[in-house]
Amino acid sequence: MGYGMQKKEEERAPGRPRDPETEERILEVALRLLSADGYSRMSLDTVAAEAGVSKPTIYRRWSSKADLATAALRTMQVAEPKVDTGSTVGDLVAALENFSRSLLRPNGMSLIGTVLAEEGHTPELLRLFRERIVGPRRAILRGILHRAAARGELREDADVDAAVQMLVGGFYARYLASGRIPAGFAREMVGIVWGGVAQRRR
Amino acid sequence: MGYGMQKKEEERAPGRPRDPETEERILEVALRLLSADGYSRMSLDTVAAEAGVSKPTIYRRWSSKADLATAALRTMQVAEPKVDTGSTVGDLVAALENFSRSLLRPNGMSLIGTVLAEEGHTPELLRLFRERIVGPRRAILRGILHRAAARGELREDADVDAAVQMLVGGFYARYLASGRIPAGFAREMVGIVWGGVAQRRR
DNA sequence: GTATAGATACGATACAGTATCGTAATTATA
DNA sequence: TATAATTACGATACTGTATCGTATCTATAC
Repeated sequence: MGYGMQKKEEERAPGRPRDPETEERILEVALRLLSADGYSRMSLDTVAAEAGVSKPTIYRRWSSKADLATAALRTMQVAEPKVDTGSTVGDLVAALENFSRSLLRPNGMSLIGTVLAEEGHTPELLRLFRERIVGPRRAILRGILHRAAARGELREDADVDAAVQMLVGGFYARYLASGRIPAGFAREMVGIVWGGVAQRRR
Repeated sequence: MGYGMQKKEEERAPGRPRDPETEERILEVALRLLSADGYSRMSLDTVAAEAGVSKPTIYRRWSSKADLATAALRTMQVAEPKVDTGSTVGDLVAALENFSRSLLRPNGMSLIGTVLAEEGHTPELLRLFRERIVGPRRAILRGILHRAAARGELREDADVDAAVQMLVGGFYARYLASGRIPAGFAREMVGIVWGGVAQRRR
């Protein structure tokens, strides 16, 4: 990829410089279409048209459709803010409600569906999704629970990973079951999980 | 669909009768390819070739690709056996381990991914998946917990739905996070949830 | 004989990726 | 300063392939 020829400031290559906004725009459109239409239905013709560029412009930067989709996913990052409510339960609920809002955005679940469906054909997509989205979200919840553990709030045998996966996974399952996530669902889940992992008062 | 013209035994339609095994074979292949390749990549050419039929044979039975995919999904049912281990925790663990085995089969998660990814284009697929697979699995777990409630084992304020969704969803999240579901994961999850919903001994 | 099943071939369309042209934007050179 | 060289760009056309759905023919079951 031509962009790999990294140039020092004082050694500008001759010729017309690339417009960085073009690349950003292409990636943004690609990510949106990937989320909305899935990998197979995302077409380079449509990406180009919506980004206001020509296909050769895209191919000058990315060698293939998979390359572009991969790059688009790589731009994703978890946008959910850190929480600090003063209590572990409060933090868990707040973090999960942030997460819930992301899931309920248009195409929130369909991108997950897409990366799972493409696992056999374009595994890089799932790998990147894990790295950019799944991992950071898990880390937020794990952080909350580890701080609770450090404060002595958790049972010694509490399985933090299982707790985290259930809190996150509860949303997936709820959505799969009905397409909706009712208000208060996060609080209900946290209530149960907290009852299962918290150190009991003696 | 021509098959809807239900005939009485003594009123055979003229012409060559259809081979019922042909239909079964087509549906079986379609379901397999839908699971393995996703909706877009499942092609009628390949379905026909692997079922050993011609495409018009398929189109005589189903009006479109979506119709066939929908019909294939409709053939699915939950194959997991009922469990009765003598204890609620044991039942939950056993049921979840059955479920885990289904998920870990080849393409276990990719079909979920496919129906989610296709939600915007072929929503019938997700609807049927909910009806045929998600609902029955949920019912198994809910049944176990309702029986426990009837025996007075659950707290009065226990949210059975949240518990069920977390138990099922924990697998999805675990898979999404790493592509594996470790042995004993079901038992860990049940331990936490049970700790959160069980009536405490006094 | 009749109507349907099944097989092969086909038309239409979409799409990933490539080629070409004229113009734009920059640096290098005379 | 003007020109040459180079790369980027949009527009357009093209190639080869894949796929859905249909047309046309022969074969089959009753």
